[in-house]
Amino acid sequence: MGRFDKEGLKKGPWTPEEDRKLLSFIDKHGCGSWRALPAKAGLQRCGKSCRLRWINYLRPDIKRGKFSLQEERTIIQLHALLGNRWSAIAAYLPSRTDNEIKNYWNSCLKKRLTKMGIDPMTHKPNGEGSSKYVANLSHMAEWESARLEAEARLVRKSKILFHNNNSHNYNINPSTISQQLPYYQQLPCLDILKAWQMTSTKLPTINDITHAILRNNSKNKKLDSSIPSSTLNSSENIFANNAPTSKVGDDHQNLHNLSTINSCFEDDHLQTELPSFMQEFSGVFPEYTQNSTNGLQVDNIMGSCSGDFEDNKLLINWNNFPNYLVNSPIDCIN
DNA sequence: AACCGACCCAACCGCAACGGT
DNA sequence: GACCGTTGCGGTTGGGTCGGT
Repeated sequence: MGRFDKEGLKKGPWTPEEDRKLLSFIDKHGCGSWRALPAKAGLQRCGKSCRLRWINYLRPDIKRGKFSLQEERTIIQLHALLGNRWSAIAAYLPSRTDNEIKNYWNSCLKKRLTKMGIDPMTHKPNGEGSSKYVANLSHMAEWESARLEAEARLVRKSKILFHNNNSHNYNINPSTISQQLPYYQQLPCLDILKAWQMTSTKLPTINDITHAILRNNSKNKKLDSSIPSSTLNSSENIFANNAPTSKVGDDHQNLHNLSTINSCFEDDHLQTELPSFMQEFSGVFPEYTQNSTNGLQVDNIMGSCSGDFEDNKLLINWNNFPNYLVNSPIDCIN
């Protein structure tokens, strides 16, 4: 049973016994080097095959089974923005693998969009008969794409600035930042990026960066170059307590995400600047909804962002922001 | 029951990216 | 900067399943 390659390594479907061996080994020793793993685990497989089996099938945090309507919408929206970047899309759906999303797209969603008269690759309408809502999508996708690019640039710039200023201090020299950048991109948000680089492979979300920017801006510009563990812990606690709380009650979009930052913000300057900062995050987003007669349809939704100070707490309302933006990681491209 | 085509999805393959030397 | 080993990613394949005839 089973195929073998020229080096005698097994190929093809995994047996329950092989799964058990791999699971038991990773449980005891972790992943480590995939190349060395098969021999140590007593498997006649190549490391690549073991890695794939673990990532796409055996990992305990994988959610299996039917995709929910919310997941479908998220995939379609993200595909419009990111294209076939399955791993990036999978990052927004933490319990689904890129392979699973890719398969679901190719076998189901792509066909559904085609049936609706939408080109699944460009997300543009194919013919005259397409809904007027769909006609707006490409424009919105471009807009969103530009937004994501801009956010990625922010992260890149921050990283560069961090490296330039590394081991000195976190003062930002405005002349090193393009004057073309919008207000929020000119703000320093370096400590959180450094914290992420040092402690986690998880990418920061818009929300995380918002917190970082506001926190840094509220400080007296000069920050210690090395982040003490107490600061890191504090950051982690702030974020842990402030994941946006979705109040979605059913499948219809009525997102109202609230972030509370439990820090002291008595900085008058920050309070003055806050409205324009919030404005930068507001805009129009494509939103897919399920229509019982016509299947999926695309609507424009207006997401707006507002902030209030209350008892030294900053409350950020992500009004009508789609989850995929509020909770989305931002690509850190070198 | 047998055949066939469509569909689904786990797994493979090749290439790109990354990190260490 | 070049090289090399390893890992990650996206496209593709192949085999099992299902439904229609």
